[in-house]
Amino acid sequence: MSPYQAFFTNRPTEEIAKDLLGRELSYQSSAGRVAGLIVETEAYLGEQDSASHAYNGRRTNYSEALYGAPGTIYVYQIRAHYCFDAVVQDQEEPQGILIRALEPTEGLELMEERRHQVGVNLTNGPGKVGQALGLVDRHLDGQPLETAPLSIDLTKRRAPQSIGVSSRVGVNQRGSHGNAPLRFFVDHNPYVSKMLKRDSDLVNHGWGD
DNA sequence: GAATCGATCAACT
DNA sequence: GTTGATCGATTCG
Repeated sequence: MSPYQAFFTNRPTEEIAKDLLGRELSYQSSAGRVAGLIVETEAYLGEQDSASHAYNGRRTNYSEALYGAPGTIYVYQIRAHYCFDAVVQDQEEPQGILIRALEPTEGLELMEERRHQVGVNLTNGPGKVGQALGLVDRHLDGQPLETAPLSIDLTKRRAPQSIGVSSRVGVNQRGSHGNAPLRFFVDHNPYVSKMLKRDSDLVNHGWGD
């Protein structure tokens, strides 16, 4: 296994989810390159997790990528939007980390064009991120982040001043893990979904440097 | 037909 | 600025 893949296994999924905050995610499409710092993630713990697509060992052709090697991309559609997970843990262990929000660093114009929005509304939610990146189908599903046009730069990281934790957004509260604290975000960063204006740090965006 | 890891717009403070 | 109802694509049972 490459060092790149090793990042996505050998430690708890929650820890990987926190380590992804501040990493730059980029997507090279035919229309151009867009990129942003990851500011919000959610951990999905697989077969025991009532909010996971693999709950109770559920395994279908649709979610097969979740069972793939660490660092695989899992693209899924919800209502009219595309979202994606970074698949973590070893092959056959269907855990994933949902990338929920980015702080744009490159390709602002392209994102604005795709979203018909400006500012934080470009990328402060998983479906919005998908649209800003230009995901319009599932063709990246099952590809490795290491070599796909959609990738995460693990060679550097901008450190959050502090990491916020909460329950996950939009999951069924009745499940056993409905309320589990598995959502992680850069505290006070304005691009985090549901971040209130009054809680936003408009100077440093919650970064430590 | 039920369920789903969401976004938008209208209505209100 | 914030809250709450409505729209809606696809897959699975």
